[in-house]
Amino acid sequence: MLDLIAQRRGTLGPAERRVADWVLEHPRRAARMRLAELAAASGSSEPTVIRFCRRFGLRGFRDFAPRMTEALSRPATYVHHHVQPDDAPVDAATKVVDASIQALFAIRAQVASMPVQAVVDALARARQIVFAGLGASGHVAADASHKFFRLGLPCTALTDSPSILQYAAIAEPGDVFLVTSHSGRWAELARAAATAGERGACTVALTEPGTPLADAARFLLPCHAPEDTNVYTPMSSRLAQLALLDALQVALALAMGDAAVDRLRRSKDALQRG
Amino acid sequence: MLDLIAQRRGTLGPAERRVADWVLEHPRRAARMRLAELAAASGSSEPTVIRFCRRFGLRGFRDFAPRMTEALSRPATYVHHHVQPDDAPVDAATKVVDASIQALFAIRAQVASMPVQAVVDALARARQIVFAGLGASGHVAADASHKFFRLGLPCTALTDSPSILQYAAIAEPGDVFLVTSHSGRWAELARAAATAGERGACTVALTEPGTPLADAARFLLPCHAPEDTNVYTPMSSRLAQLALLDALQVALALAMGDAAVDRLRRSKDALQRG
DNA sequence: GTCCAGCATGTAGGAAAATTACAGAAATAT
DNA sequence: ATATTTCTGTAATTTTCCTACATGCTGGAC
Repeated sequence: MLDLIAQRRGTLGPAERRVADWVLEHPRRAARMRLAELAAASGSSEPTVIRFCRRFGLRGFRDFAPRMTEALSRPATYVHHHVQPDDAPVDAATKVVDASIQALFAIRAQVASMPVQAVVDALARARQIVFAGLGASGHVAADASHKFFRLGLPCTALTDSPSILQYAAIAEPGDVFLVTSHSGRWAELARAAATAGERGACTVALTEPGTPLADAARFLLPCHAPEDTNVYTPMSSRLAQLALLDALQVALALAMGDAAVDRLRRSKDALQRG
Repeated sequence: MLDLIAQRRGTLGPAERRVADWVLEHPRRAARMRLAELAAASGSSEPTVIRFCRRFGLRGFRDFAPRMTEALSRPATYVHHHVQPDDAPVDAATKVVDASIQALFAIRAQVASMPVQAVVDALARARQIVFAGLGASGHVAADASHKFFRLGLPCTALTDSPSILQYAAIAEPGDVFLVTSHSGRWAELARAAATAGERGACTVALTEPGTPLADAARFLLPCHAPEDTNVYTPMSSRLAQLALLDALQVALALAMGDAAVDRLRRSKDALQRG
């Protein structure tokens, strides 16, 4: 959380930046403060603080305090080790796994402030669920489709731009359109989400907060994972997305009750025979 | 905090005791609830809940949620929490992520004793790399192929039995055949690995130790992840497999030297333009 | 140089949640 | 049996947060 604030500090306007600076300098105090207090202390106004919170994927200032206390009480033991060119294969491998663990910790800390309940409700009522993603995120989408399908829900995975845009154009109310992206910067994904949303579908973005895609979707599951810049593929963030979708599926299964659990058990038993 | 509540539970009156019991039974949900919600859920009233909080040295209900989240995010609570039917969606989601973190910890501990060096050597010299997997592991294979492909190596992913068996029959020395499976019990996968091995290919299994597939392959990357038996899909183990393949790719990139790193950078830059 | 569009910021009013005041019920002691 | 103390719930009060709208600023077009 604090990392994220520090990182995105530069993209903020002057007033919001004052808030960011104050929070970064007095994180523990900020966690215990009221909205009006923080606004006064940082020399800005209440709506500015709220907008500041929203920019980081929070629903409002109500989620700020819990989120901060969680971030502050998180064990800081797992410091990120960058992979060095002269690392032995085993050491490099260990560091990569460490980075993944780190990413999951980050996700864990954020889960509490995500609109999980709202998304689960939408999924439970969905006429169909459409997962979309390009490149590596396409694999995430395919995996998710394969996973939610076992709950007995109509699922599809779309992994190329034409299909995604075509679907968005024919989306209907009752559909849930879940778009996955590491960077959130592909224009066509944001456009597809916007279109589907206008047509009445429930759009969910699984991506970095503050990006076009994140803004275009109705619900945002923020997925910010600190990547090792020496590694040129978004690995840990993809892992975080998968873990989050796993979590979503389990939450959905619980919400759907016995019928869903029964379907899962049956689909598992079907494999056991093989 | 929770210990304190449990300890002082006996000294409370009936109504406040109902609150204490409810909080002890659903600590994570309690941390996220409103005053009115907690009062209703515990079968008491709002002032009773406030008095309950004051009894533990808190100024009021406003301090309750932060205290709880702090208590719950302590390292001790990371250890094993099974998902329960009456968990709130957010709590279930957190538990699933916890399970994934645990799986990665388990993998991390095992990495040191894996034949990473040997596998990396084989991959670096490979004429082509073939990833194979069925069902959920098929997605892992596809993802791996997509990832190693960026190193400039000839890669394929096979995700159905006929293709896998056909490939095994025409495998050649210089090929690396990497088979992924959660259970390791699909007979055709073990057979394919054996066949490919006989034909001189280097076979690598990414699966549970002690299974037919593990025995049939030349190298074994053990991937045993403790699954929550209440969850009927192998989620954390699949995550562990992905993390391990990520690690392998990075290790391989390092072993291949500047050329590989350059290819990764180029493939990343190609996306940036989009 | 002037005007307009778009964005960032702040003001004020309204909604929601937590807290307090008070009164009734239960339990115990006299 | 009654009085007193303790406990509990209803209703009003206050605090806190959020939203709608107005204002001022920056940057680009004509």
